[in-house]
Amino acid sequence: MLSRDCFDGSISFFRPHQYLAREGDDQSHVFLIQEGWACRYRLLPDGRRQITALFLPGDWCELAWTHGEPPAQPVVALTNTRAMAVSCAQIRRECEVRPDLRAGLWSEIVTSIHRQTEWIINLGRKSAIERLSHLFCELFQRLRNSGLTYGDQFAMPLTQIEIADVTGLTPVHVNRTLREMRARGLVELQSKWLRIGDLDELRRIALFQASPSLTADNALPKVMLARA
Amino acid sequence: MLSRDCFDGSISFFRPHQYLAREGDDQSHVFLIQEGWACRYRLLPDGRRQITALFLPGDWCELAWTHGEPPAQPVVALTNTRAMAVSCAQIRRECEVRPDLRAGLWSEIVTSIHRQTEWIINLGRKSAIERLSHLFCELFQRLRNSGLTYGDQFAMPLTQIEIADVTGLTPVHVNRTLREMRARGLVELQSKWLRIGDLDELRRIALFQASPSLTADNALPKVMLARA
DNA sequence: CGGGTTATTGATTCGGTTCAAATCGAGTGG
DNA sequence: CCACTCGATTTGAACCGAATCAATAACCCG
Repeated sequence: MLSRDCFDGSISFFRPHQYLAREGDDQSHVFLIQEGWACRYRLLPDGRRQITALFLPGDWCELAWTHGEPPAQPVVALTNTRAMAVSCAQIRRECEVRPDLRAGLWSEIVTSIHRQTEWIINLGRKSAIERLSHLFCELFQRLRNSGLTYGDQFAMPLTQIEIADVTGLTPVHVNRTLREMRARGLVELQSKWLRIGDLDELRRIALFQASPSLTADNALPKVMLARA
Repeated sequence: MLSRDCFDGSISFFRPHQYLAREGDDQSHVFLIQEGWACRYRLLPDGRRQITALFLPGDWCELAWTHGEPPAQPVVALTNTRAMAVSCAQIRRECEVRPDLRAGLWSEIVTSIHRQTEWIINLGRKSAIERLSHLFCELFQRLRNSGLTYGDQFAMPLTQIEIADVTGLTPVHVNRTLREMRARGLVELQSKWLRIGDLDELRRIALFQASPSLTADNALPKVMLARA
C-alpha cells in the first residue's frame, strides 16, 4: 500500500474542517493521505453542498494538481488527518525519468475516474437505500484494500450530514434510511463505527460491481517516489 | 482543435446505437472523435440507464484505455460518427519520448475529471431546470470551443430520452422542464437544433462556472501525434 | 455544567415519477 | 398520394419518495 512506502515530503497535520487546499490556490504540492479522511466539495450559493470526492488513507489528494492545474474545489479534512506533502515539481521531475512512476500515477487517476463514474450512476439513477448501500460497499472495499477493516467492521467518521452531502440526500432522509437498513440487518452504524451485517445483500441492493482492477487485487502498479 | 490536426490512425464510421467499445473489451486503440456524438453509460438490471459521459468532436474517447485498462462501460454512438482509431501502443510509445504529448494527454484527462465532477454536483444537488440549464451551458461551451456553434445555436442530436439519461430525470419531466424553459425564453429546442435565448440567465440558473482552463480559452496544450 | 453540533422522529409538502393516452413526424411501401 | 408504422414528443392525472418544517433528545467538548 502507498502509505507504507517511503516518499519524499514533509508531514502535515490537519484538524477537522481545516483546508488542505482552497479553490484556485496555487498548489505547489499534492498530498499522500496517511491517516484520516478528507473530502472535496462544491458549495452552492444557497447553501446546498455536494461532496465530490472522498480521500482516504493511501489516496493521493489531487494528482490533477501536479501539472499546474489549481484546485477546482476546496479540499477539507473531515477528521484529524496526517498527510505527506509531495512537491509537484518533484513529481514532474521524477516522471521525466521514470516510466513506472508515470504508469502508476496514470493508473491512480484512472481509478479515481472510475469512482467518480460510479458516483454519477449512484446520484443519477439510484434510490436512497441503493445510494447508501453503494457508498458503504465502496468504503468497505477501499478500506479493506488498505487493511483498515476489522472483520466486517470499519471506522466510519462521516456524520449523517456528510453522508447526505455525498449521496445527494437530506440528513433527515439519510437517518430514516439508515434506520431501515439497520432493521433489515444490512448495516449497523453507531459511534462512528460501521458494521456490515450482510455484505452480499448490501452489494445486491447497491448494484455494486467491484471494479476489475480492485478485485484482481493490488494488481494496480503501486506508485513510489524514491526518497531523494 | 484536435480534429484538424494530423494523427496516425484509421478512420472508423459508426451508426447510431453502434458500439465503439463494449464493457471489458480488450481495446487496442482509442478514438479521436472527428464528427458526431457518442456516450458511455451504465444500464442497471431493471432498465434504468445513466449516461456517464458525452463524447463530442475533438474529444478523446477514453484515454483511460491507453494503458491497458479495459472499458469499464460500453460506449455507443448517438449519431453518425466519424472517429480516428489511434493505437494505444503507439500512444504509449510516443509518450515515452515526448513530454509535451504526455502533458497534453494529462491535461485532457484532467479536463474530463472536471466535467465529471460538475455532473456529480448537477445530479446530487440540483433541480431539474438547473440540471438542464447546466447541460446546455456545458454543451454550448464545449461546442463553441470547437467552432461548432453558430451564433447562439448549435446542433443538439440528443433525444429527450437521452437528455433524461444524462440528467437523471424521466423523459416526461425533461419534456415539461423544456416547455418551461421555452416559455421563459431560456432556450428553444426543436428538430435537433438548440437555440440559446438568454445565455446569462441560463448560466445563472445553472450555477454554471466556466472552467478556468476553458475560459483562458484553448490555453490547453493541444495533443498531437505526428503522423508516423 | 452549558452550548453547539448531531441524531431522531412526526407531520406536511412538493418535485418528480409513473401510468396512460393522444399527437406529431419521418420513413416506407403500396 | 395515401396508409401504415415506429419512434419521439407532448399532455393529463394519480401517486410516491424524498424534502421541508418543526421539535426533541442525545452527545460531545471545552
